[in-house]
Amino acid sequence: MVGSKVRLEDRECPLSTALGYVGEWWTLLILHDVFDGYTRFDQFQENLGISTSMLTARLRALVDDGLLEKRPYQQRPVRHEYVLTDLGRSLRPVLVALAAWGNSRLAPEQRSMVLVDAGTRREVEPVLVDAATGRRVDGDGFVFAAGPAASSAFRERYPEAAPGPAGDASGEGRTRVPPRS
Amino acid sequence: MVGSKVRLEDRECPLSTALGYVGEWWTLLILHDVFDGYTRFDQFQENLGISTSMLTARLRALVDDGLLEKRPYQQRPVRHEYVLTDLGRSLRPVLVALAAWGNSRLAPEQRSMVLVDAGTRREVEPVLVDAATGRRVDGDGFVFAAGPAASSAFRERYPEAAPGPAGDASGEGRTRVPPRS
DNA sequence: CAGTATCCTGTCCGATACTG
DNA sequence: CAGTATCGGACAGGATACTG
Repeated sequence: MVGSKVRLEDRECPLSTALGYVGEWWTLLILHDVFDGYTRFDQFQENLGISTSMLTARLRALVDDGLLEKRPYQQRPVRHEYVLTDLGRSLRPVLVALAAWGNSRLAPEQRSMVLVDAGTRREVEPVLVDAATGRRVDGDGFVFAAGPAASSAFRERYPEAAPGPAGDASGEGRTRVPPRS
Repeated sequence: MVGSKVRLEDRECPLSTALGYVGEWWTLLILHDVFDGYTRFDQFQENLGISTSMLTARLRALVDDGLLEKRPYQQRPVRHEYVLTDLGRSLRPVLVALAAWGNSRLAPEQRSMVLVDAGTRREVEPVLVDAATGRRVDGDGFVFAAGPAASSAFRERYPEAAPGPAGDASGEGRTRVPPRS
């Protein structure tokens, strides 16, 4: 993300917000390792081939952002392990969606990793659906719409969302501005 | 990744593969604009506040990668529009998942954009489920497993995926629980 | 083992200027 | 309007060396 933490603006594009957390190249890869049960510095390093300085920086960012928790698992010398917070865990769908797309780009024989049912060990095909109705949201039956904090420009373009509690009529300024450094 | 396109190795982590396409900061933001119906250079520029050189570079990469198609919509002077390819469209779940997570990080009043049912205009909560069974895949009932191309190191760590028959590639119409939109 | 510190390269990215 | 070309800054990221 261009500069670094620019998050928490008044109004923000959710995509920018998300990218502020996981926009860096290594971040999702590290997170994936953690989801797989790895917890330690050298494990990440070996699995990913990332340099020590970068790994240090990324882990720190992850911890600062509240996605990972760093805690000592032994004293003298003090050693830490990195574990997911609830917030970090909530990123799993993103990881899975991205991995699924990546796999779709690879020939089946090239797939090094697939998502399986832990019980049956059968490969699954993850799809996004509306939690309320179960309908797939990839078609054109679903669109993005202006939310409560949409700028007026945004609002012009998009129809309003549902029966708004409509705290609208607020100011403006652009949403969807990329983070400045 | 690091150096840019390093894609198409023999074995590849699907996440790396995906990030090779959409790992750059601006890429997903541009794609989102396209999903919203924008097609032209200046529209992207205005919406995103991206510099011309970067926009040019990103659009070119997107076109080279086959996510966007560039086609002239007028001659003299020749002007182009950028439209999604099928491949580009297939990224929608990733975008939606990421946006949903971003929104979850924002107070409801800060949300500038939400996903709604195009018909009812009611906001939806997208969740990832197994296409075959409809079960949510965010819990621990689903894990990543070694695929056909897993390295030996990877294979040591992960149990294999479903037993060979996996003829799943063949016809066998999977009953998609969720109806098409 | 788990980092920290330093140096260096590549490139992401914006700003500006120019073109058909 | 839709870019191309060039410049320069900031930082991602690797390599190496060092520490407790």
